[in-house]
Amino acid sequence: MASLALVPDNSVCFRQHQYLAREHDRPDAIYRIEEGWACRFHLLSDGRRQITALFLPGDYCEPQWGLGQRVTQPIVALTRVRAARIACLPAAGRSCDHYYNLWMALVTTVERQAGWLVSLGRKNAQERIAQLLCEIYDRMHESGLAHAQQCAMPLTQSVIADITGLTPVHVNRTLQAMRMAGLIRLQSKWLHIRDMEGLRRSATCPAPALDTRKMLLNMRSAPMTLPSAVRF
Amino acid sequence: MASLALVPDNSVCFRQHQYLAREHDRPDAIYRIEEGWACRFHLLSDGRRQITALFLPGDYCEPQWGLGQRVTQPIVALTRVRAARIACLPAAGRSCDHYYNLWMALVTTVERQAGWLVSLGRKNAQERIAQLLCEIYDRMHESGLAHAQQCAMPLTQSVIADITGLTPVHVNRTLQAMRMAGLIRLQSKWLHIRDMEGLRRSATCPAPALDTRKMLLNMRSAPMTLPSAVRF
DNA sequence: CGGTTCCTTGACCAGTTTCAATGCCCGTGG
DNA sequence: CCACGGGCATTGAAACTGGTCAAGGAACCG
Repeated sequence: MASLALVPDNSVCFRQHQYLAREHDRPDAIYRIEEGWACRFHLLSDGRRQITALFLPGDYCEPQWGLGQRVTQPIVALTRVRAARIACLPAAGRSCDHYYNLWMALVTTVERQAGWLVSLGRKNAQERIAQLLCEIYDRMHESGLAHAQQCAMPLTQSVIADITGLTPVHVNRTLQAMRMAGLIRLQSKWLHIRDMEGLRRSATCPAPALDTRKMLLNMRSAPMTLPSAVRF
Repeated sequence: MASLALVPDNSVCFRQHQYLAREHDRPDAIYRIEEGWACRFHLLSDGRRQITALFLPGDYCEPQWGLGQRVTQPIVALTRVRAARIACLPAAGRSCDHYYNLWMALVTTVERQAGWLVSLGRKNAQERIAQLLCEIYDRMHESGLAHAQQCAMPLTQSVIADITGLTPVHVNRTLQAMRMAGLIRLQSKWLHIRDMEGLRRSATCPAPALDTRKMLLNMRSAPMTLPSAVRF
């Protein structure tokens, strides 16, 4: 993803809980995360929080700033973070690769978000968490930060809850169930996927309905419209 | 949004339920919707469907194709659709404005999706639907297609359900409650917002907790981390 | 060590889903 | 012109997933 590396202008560090950007800021640089994890989030007035993006080592945060956008959702460090600053020049002075990289990063963001939308809208607790763990593992793997089905996983159960739209308590119970099922081992900020097959399977579909009748009748609007859609 | 109009190469029509693009396609053009509504969606193997984007008149569908991306989620017409085709040229032959427009459209997509993530992850049925109706009204208004708190609303309750991650049945009940509360009038594909203030209020926050104690104690991870985050 | 923060567990509650059935609206065809 | 059929809206009852509240214990850090 970060194959054609942008030129880092210099590098900065953030403590856990420190903001990389606040709402309405107009950043003069984007970051490439070198180490540590960060997230973008939204806070409702009564304290409910939803995390809308996760930034792992190698990720650009945030490509849209590159062409002068304002920050619409704050970014905060989930761990200690080291990041390369990549200045946003007015227009000239940047290679085509530079803009192409920004474009691709933005496209990746859109697709990742679309996946999260499916998760939040249509998946149950176990599917959401399985999906998240798979995504994290895959992204860490891409960056060479995962080996032998294992990688760092510094997210707290509260943070997992704010990503998956669940409650910390329910995340806890669901993780226990997944451990019991032999899918994962997750302790002291370290993730070990014991059954990759099973985890990926539970990430996209729930426990296959024991009752086949139920599954067949479960076809709501979408499947029913498909036939007519094929006609023309 | 579509201020600097791209040059349409020609124009096409789609029937309701017809696909504008299918997964894995590599489109040679993007569309600007001229008339009608469409959506991007994902289908789980058991028939659950989640809509991940809504395309209204004036919208680009989909900017990411502009630089040669493959289609990752299918696009289908929710009504009859007329759209302008805008060819994706290999690289040259396009103005700066062209690419700038694509960029801005993509940024808009990211922000809209982030809003939906908050909705799906942290809002209840009434808030989600209120939010959706507000967004639709605002977007229609921007395009000059809404007047006097009213606009077209061709979505069926099933489609609303697939956007908001709810059940058609529950969408129905929630809409009734909103009608009873005097917030909206919604019938025969036409939306009339009777209480814009109230609708916007219920879009971001639920009925303000009668019990203040509960609200104050309800501050989970995010609010609690704020203080420490401010330190450095 | 001492104080947080985080994880864990139990009991109870509630919003939402599921299942099922009825009626409405509208385009089509006899 | 009216009967038929299909999609859509509506309603009720029962079931369930996940949320809320509360409290104890483990882990971490200065």
